[in-house]
Amino acid sequence: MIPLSYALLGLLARAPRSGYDLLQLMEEPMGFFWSARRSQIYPELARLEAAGLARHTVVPQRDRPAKKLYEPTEAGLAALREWVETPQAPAPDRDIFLVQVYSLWLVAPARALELTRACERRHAARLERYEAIRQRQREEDGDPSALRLDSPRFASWATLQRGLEYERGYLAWLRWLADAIAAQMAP
Amino acid sequence: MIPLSYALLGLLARAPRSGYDLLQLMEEPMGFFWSARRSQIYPELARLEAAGLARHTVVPQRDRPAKKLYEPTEAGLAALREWVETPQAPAPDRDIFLVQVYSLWLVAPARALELTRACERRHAARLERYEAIRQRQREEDGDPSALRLDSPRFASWATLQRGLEYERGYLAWLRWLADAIAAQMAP
DNA sequence: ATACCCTATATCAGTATTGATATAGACGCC
DNA sequence: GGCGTCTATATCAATACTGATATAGGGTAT
Repeated sequence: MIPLSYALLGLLARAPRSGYDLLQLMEEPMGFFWSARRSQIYPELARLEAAGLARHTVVPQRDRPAKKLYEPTEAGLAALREWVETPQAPAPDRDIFLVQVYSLWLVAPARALELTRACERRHAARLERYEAIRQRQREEDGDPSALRLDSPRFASWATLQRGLEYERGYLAWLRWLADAIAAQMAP
Repeated sequence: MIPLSYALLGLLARAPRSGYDLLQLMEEPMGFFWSARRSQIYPELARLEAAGLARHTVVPQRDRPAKKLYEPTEAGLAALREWVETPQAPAPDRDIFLVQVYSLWLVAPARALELTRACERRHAARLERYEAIRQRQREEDGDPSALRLDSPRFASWATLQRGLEYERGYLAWLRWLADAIAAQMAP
């Protein structure tokens, strides 16, 4: 089992889902810290089923094609629980913008500034998205600090919180970088 | 060319290196935002060379085996410069601890707290490492804000700065999470 | 009707990446 | 001489992952 297996089981543990559902959830909110494509998700569901960790039932629908609703088996829930409480080796950090920044000394300051601003826009957009989710979550759950530890809502809130702080920190750094570049261009 | 190609070129653009050197640099500092194993680095160097972006010379050494010193060609430097000033699609975010947190509601609070503390120790260790590097960098370069934009030292400083803030932010969130868990255990 | 979009599942070829293993020179230790 | 360790390069099989493509049911618009 790979991390993706447990990401999917983690979604299924909250509610039964189809592959197509999971695909959407891989965009948001799971995609904020783990992601996969169609071509990985469908085979992975088959793998989970073959391993006895998930099962599915075909659900016909009136206005759309039938879907396969997946849910974790008892064994699947147990495997998830066990994996979650075992410290995992972190996935390697990969930040392509930092690879660029590492060689930023090679390009003209004006270009470097543009690049930084472009990155800033991307992260600002992401932060807005997170804040919209937080808004929605607040409306649904009320005071988040009242959430019970054994509720999925608490877990969702905790990961969202990290997403928010990540983007805020990234933005602050990007602004610092932009300032540092701009400061050397003007005088 | 893949991101790794430009990560390696970015290192070679600063100083000629052997595959073995690059391997160490992939631990620190490049590994903080991009990484690769031996088995990917050596073939990748061959690929860069085949593409005319790098070349090597064999350098015999007195007290150790001979090494192949690589350096970027003119074409390699140009390719790097061009890639750096082109906005890149971000690599998917992957944080295995957040995958765990997403299903943290399934495990006993005491276990959840342990897990969080373990993660905290890892990130605290990382932060210390970064701060040691900053210390060293300060001793070598003096006031970092005086660094010229077109100097590799500036680029190194900028990426290190991001690493420091990332770890500080992560630690703050971990402490917040630990407190939230602990608060529900005591009363 | 037929063209287009959304839901839904699936497969394939190719590439990126990992983990294990092999080889070898040079050093120091016992 | 034999052993372990560090430097140094290389390859292999297996797996993870991407991007493209296929199929098909049902809706709506033209």
